[in-house]
Amino acid sequence: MQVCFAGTAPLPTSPSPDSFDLAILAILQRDNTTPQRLIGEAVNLSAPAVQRRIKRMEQTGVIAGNVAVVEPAAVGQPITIFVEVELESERSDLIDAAKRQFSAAPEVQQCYYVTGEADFILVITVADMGAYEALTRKLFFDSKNVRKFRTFVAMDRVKVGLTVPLPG
Amino acid sequence: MQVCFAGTAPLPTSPSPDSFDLAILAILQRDNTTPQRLIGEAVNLSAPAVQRRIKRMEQTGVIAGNVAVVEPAAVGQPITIFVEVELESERSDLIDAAKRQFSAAPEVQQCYYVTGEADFILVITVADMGAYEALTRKLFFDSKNVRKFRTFVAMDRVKVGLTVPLPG
DNA sequence: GTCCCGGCGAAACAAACTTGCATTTGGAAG
DNA sequence: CTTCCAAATGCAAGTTTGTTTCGCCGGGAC
Repeated sequence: MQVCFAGTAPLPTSPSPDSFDLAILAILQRDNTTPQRLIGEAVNLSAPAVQRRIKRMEQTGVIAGNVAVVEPAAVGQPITIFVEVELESERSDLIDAAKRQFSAAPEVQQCYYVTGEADFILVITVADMGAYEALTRKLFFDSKNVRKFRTFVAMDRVKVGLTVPLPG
Repeated sequence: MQVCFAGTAPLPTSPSPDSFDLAILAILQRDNTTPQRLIGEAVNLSAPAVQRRIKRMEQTGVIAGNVAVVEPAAVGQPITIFVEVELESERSDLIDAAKRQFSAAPEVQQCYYVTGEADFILVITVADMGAYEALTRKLFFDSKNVRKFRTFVAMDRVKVGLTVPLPG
């Protein structure tokens, strides 16, 4: 049954997803291989309408990408490490340089510039501690601007994902 | 032209992806909407062969899932926060209870049990600091087992993803 | 009241995915 | 050394899925 009649729920002109978009996102960020027909049934919309909304959200950047999640341990990268990095200087050009250097390393899965007792937090994936040691040499010891860093080795990846909580 | 002849690269019996699998994964974890025909051209395999390998990696868990990446700021969750949590007791049953409680919260995007000066590291997504304050009350202050926690607010999501570095 | 605009649903179209089969190869057994 | 078996490939057909086009309806502006 179709609760929403034509025209009663206009698509957002440019940004701000409505409740239909959010319902679609909730499904897609769990499994983006779900057929649009099933999505339509779940949210009470036709398949083309779902398609249009998805395409729009991809173009406007609400959907940043569609990716396969790879299990690191299955491809020889079983170790996940968190690093808090504290810089010597917080000059903006040095901050930007650090951002670029951290981002360029493929082992750096995630990099955030943060407030608080550290300047950066990195999430790193490596094959073994030797690889991590080599990486610290490259990223931290060879950089004159790193004052200190603290390492946390993950023993259990309790919950991993990029899922965003959605209202509704 | 087909460089690799039939049988010259036997599929691994159960685990350990070969170089073909890794090449496919490298593409899929960047964009899993890539047509299998294009993947085949890129890795010198036919489309059905690509399909079989993908299916197998999904069944064996090498590919943990296929998801759409949602931009948090576009859905009203612009704030990303890191929290280091230190527990009072490290009794295993209390550790497990903490894992369950943290995982159950939708705002907790990622949760890792770690070594070092903290016990857990959480990645949290919220709409505003008020929501974070309420969450800290629920997760930390109401829990008798949380000794202390340190908060880092992300000013810049420099690099975000679940991409695993792949040899080759 | 009339016109214009935007979105929706149904159907036709195109593309991709999936499946079965014959072929070839590498390795093990005789 | 020869033979057999298991496994993976490529090709081709069938099926599902995603995409586009069309006509219709409701709402806002004049």
